[in-house]
Amino acid sequence: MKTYREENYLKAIYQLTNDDKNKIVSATEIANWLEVKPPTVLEKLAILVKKEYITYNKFDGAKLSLSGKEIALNIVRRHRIWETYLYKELKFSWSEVHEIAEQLEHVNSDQLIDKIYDVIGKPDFDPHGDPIPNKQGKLPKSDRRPLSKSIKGCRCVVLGVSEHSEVFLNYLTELKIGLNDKLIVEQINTYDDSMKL
Amino acid sequence: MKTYREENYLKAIYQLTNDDKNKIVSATEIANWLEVKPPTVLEKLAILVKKEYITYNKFDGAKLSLSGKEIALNIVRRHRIWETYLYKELKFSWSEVHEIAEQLEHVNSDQLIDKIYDVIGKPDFDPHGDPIPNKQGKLPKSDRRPLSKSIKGCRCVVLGVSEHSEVFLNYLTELKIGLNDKLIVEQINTYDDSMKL
DNA sequence: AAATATAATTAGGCTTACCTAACTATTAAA
DNA sequence: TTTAATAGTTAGGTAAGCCTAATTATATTT
Repeated sequence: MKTYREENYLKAIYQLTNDDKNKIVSATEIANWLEVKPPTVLEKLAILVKKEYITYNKFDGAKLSLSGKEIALNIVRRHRIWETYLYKELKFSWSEVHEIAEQLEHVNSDQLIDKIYDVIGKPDFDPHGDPIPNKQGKLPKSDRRPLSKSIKGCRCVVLGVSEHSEVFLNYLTELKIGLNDKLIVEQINTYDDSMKL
Repeated sequence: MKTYREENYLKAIYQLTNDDKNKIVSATEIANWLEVKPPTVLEKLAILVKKEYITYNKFDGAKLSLSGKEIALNIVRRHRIWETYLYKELKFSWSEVHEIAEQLEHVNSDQLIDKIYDVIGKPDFDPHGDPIPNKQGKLPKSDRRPLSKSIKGCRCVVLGVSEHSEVFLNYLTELKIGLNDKLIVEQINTYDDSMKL
């Protein structure tokens, strides 16, 4: 029985881990992320531990087990497939898709996901540039590096964004920065690390 | 706060009423329909009464108020729009759409419903031939009559089915009876009222 | 190291949505 | 019309998910 909540807790742990094996995901951090209080999280973590979806202790935080990661990646997969579908097929804007996908990802029908994945042409990345895990929970490879690590004169291509808030995405649209756009780092301001692109 | 459950109870009452003003929808009937026990239903009915979505007493059963009916029809609207979308755009079969639509109908995004309603061409009827209520909760007119009321020699067109189970729909497919097909009632067996079409 | 701040945990409470068992009212049958 | 069957209701219980308040651990300052 993977419930809607359980899926969300596992997804939260996955997202907060952020691919860093050593990242400690604390109960408080999860609580802030899901906008609930720490005791609520602790309670749920105990259940997830019992079901062997995670391990948890106060020093190492919460870590996904193999089966837990599988569930989390499946939700991430659904989320990103829906985002892509909404963006490409239903013409939603880059900044609108997240919230709707947040609901659609919990609709339980592999057939439906297969179908829409097919329609969008089985891509490896979603409209934010994030990788779409395959059914087995494997992520496609990519060589994304954060723009903040680039040096002056660097020519690069926008592969994705790591901040998904509407404000930020609208800001990018205003700046006319979109996916797959080419950028040149013209100048880096040493004062606040802002860049001229 | 219309929760997912509340929506389902209101929809159940709507469906069991079946357009018949005098139909008495008892708690037990709702319980069977939703596969829960009568006390569970009673409890919820009390809440729905307090919220003025329904009236209820043991003799008249549950009846939707105007606002209750509005909510119920909105869910029905979503359900039928999704069914049509799944059938026409995603090429699901007539018998598969119901179960998936049952989940999708609770996704809360008017924008999304508007979009897919647009894509399917704003039809008045779903693939089962059932009418799609408009945003204001008005049902489009149609002159459907049950086939069982037809007489010998009657030439008719399949506008819809009143039984939605997969077994029945698959049976129809096997008989090569589909929506908008023309039928002629050739013979009516007086023994069991079965027909040769 | 003591004092303070922050994080983790425990205890106990609330609401929703379900249940069973027991009781009462209504309806149908003998 | 009394009896039996069925429907409606009440009482009381459980589990999930949330909460606040209080307590205990750990970290950070001074």
